[in-house]
Amino acid sequence: MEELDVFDLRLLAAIQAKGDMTQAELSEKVHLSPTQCARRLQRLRADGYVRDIVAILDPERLGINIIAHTLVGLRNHDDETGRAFRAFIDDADEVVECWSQTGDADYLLKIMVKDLGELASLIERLITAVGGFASLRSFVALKAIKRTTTVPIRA
Amino acid sequence: MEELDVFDLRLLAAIQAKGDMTQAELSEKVHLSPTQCARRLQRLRADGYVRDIVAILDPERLGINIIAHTLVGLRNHDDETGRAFRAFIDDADEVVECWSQTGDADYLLKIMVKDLGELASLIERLITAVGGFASLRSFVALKAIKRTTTVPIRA
DNA sequence: CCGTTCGCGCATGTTTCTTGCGAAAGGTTT
DNA sequence: AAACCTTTCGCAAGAAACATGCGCGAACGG
Repeated sequence: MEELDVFDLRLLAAIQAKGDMTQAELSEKVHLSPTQCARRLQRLRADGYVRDIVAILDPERLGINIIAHTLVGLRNHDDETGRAFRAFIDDADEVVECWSQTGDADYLLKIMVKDLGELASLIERLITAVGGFASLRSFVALKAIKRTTTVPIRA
Repeated sequence: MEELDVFDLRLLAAIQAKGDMTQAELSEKVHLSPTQCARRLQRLRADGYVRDIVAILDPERLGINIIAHTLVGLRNHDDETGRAFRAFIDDADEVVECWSQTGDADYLLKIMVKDLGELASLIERLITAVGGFASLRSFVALKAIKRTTTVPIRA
């Protein structure tokens, strides 16, 4: 649990870019013996530097054509509303990230869906879930929904 | 390059959650022989379903205490300004995501830094980079910078 | 100056992965 | 319906990658 030296940082950078390299490959990248790469990586994991190793899937290939970032402001900030909102977020697979934020909005959502129809449907369900009526839209439960469709420039 | 069946979807879901399982472990999860798991995974990769496998590091552990989402609006939309902006983004390690978006802002940046000082420094550099003067702030080169510090609720 | 400790690389036993092969299942043609 | 072709499957053996014990050398402290 000490300080990280150059090799550790190189290792972390390497696996952050490509997490399925063999010890031999890592060895070349960080200029350390394969054995030592494995041992250090093992230690870095044990010390909690590596949260986990995951596969990044291709959204397009899976029919995900829209990635939207949506700002959500709740009208009421009571416990019930908050809980309903969190519950909805946890349940909705389309919401891949949820950030609580300071500023004019309360939350920033990252949403991945197939098409605009799915996106609209999700928003309707969100409004209903936090206690509003979809027909009255944001005026009841949500102070504001600022929806923007985004396109990745840099991952 | 055909349709994905249940096993394929299960495999993708599995490696998306944990990308370093052995064939035997995968085998249990998807109810398919280890060999077949490997073969199908190989095919899914060849067909481009898996973009890559990466390690997710612990931001806190590495001294990253602030994750900010920042909306950036450029004053001028000419080629030069756009190029300068892109170049800056590519160069800045603190900017981990950059989304082009439709709406009132042009870009949404996801920024990871150690502290508020680093964040301020980054913004200053950004303003300078796109042709403005830091002292005049956003009035010269940037139409608007809406900065918000965010806290993760759901990853 | 010597002893301890720590990190290093080598070598070996073990696990895991890859690939060739025959069997079974599903679809198509006659 | 039978014969055929194609695809997918699991097994097994060879190949590759991984984990671990060991001795060596450097750094540090007494």
